[in-house]
Amino acid sequence: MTTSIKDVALLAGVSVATVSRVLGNGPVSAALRAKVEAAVAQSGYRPNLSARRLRSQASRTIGLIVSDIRNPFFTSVSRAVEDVAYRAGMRVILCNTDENPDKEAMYLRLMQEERVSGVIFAATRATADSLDVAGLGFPVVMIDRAGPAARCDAVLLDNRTAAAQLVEHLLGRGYRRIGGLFGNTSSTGAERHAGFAEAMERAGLPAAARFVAPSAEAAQAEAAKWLGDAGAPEALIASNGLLLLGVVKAVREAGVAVPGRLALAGFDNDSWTELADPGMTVIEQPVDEIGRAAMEMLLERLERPERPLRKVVLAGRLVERGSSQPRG
Amino acid sequence: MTTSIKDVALLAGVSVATVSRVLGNGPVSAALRAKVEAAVAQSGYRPNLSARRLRSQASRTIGLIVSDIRNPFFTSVSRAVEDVAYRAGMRVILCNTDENPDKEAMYLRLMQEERVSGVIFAATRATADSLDVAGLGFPVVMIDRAGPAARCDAVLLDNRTAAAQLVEHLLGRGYRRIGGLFGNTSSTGAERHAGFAEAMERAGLPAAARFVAPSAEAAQAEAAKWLGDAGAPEALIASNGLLLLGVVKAVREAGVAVPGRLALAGFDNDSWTELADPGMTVIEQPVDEIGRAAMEMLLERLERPERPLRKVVLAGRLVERGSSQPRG
DNA sequence: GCTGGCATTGAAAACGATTACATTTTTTCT
DNA sequence: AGAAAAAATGTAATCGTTTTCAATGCCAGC
Repeated sequence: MTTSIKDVALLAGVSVATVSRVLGNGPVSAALRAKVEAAVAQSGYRPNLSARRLRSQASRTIGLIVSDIRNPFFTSVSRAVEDVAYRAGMRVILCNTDENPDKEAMYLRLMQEERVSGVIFAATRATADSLDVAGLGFPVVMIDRAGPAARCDAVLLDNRTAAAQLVEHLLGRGYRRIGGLFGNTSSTGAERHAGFAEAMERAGLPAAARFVAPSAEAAQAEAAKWLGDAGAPEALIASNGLLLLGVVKAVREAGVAVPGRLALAGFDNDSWTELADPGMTVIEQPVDEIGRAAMEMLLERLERPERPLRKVVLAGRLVERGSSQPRG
Repeated sequence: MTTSIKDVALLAGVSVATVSRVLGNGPVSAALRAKVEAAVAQSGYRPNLSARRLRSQASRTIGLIVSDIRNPFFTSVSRAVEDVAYRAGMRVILCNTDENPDKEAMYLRLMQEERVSGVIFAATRATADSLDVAGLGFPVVMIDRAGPAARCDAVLLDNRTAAAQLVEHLLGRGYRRIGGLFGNTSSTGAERHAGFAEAMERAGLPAAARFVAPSAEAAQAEAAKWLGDAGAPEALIASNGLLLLGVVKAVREAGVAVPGRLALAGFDNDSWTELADPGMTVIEQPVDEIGRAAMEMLLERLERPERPLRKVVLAGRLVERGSSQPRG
């Protein structure tokens, strides 16, 4: 039996209402306040958050639903989200969906049952397209991936432009037969593919694209196959950090020279990209900024539910490294 | 206003008790059960977890307190913990302490207020030594770092042996002037240092050790300084993945040849260690196993609070790569 | 010495669920 | 068919808070 507010009241010789007021900075005389504080200290009392939430109808909790916390992009984002959230006195429930729509549905249901104030969500395409945001009962801020067209706030990278930027970078370095490897579960993969395809078309070149499950393993397998094919590309773009990692592993395995026989470029300036020779050319995403902006956006939405929807689009930054050195 | 169990009862024409029983698989006739289920579906009712927890006095929630979720070791462990937890119908609250004892205290307080069933905790040395586990009100399983001597369950790596194994590996490869860089906040750093020092002493060699804050940045700065010193070591051991990352960055920066002028070895088989030339020799920790074992241990403890304390000590696996090639 | 106003305080009603207990209905047995 | 046992259902208490509302005490003003 843990001690409750009633025990504290008894110990201090006051009513529970007074104890509650002391805890919540209500109007209480100095004398009683001191007695209550002594009783709290002596009894080691800890308020019960479930009871508090039930009574006050405010969870002061938000949900953060991402596809894989092992992806450095999401860990960084979630750290930023948490920092802002905790500063605002909110807790964060972190959930992994493994890009699985069933798990997404399950976690959304959980969020409803927790009566969270809001959710920050990196959804799969399947869920993003069909999600009934209005029926959820809490505001949603989409990150990394677009939500149902204009139905909720979002913080996104300018994926098309960034992908096109990579293509143009490679073209400028003399590469022509450029392939792209994209995740097949997210709108992000689709958008990056679109930017890639557009840029290739502008250059009058055919765009060879392949889609895989967004994991290093899948990317490694696909890249290995691709490298063995006739007419394998001279340069490869991977649409996120995990895919790039898989590609690099496949390349190493096959003993392919980078950039000699195959140039590489991708997304996410993960720490290894600088270290794996000859260094990976990548689009760096402003991860802290994404997390911070998403959380701030959610807080603003909670404060003023009727404000118009907003979409924050952030630019990526091209980090040039050895993997895309001029074709020799 | 969200719909409550009372609304469902009204809609279905039964008492709230019956609705509750339908939800909890209590004894209810098929006819009423159908009516209730229809009402639940129609109203979109979602049970309120706060109310449920308050009444049933069971949170079905555990806390996972780690020092830094950006450390791949902890992300992998937390994934494993979550998998086991969710399979057992428990939720996980994940907390980052940044190795800061104040934050640790704050989160432990939060865990009490959430009335969690138990906590899995990677504590700093300061907290581990002074923690009053009994007064917390819930069982604690320590991971990665030892808790107050024999006061709680723990899942640990055999740090001394692993560190000694690295030393002996380097000795076998012909290196003599071996330095060690260790984290200064955790007992893990201390234990790995102990294993390092013992092994060096057995070999009759002086052990040069330095301690830094457990971040890549701190390690990089310290390593840069060290490499500039007179009598810099021929080989360096870093006591975790982040420190090793910092060391490698410093080495690159300084243009030091690995292993030619400096051999490297460390802990944690993070994905980049395979990719950064010439590949890093590391002790691989069984991360999934650590998380799984910790969560299972906690579940068992919850089931039988009086069972004797247990300490699971897991062995690391030496992964030999180019960074410790025989001295030429 | 009242009266009105103000600041404290306490009693009691929520919040939304579960569950012990009482009551009703159904089944089973003679 | 009737009684006893078993099963289903409802009533109301309860979990630990916050908050409304009423009551109390104190002081100033007359």
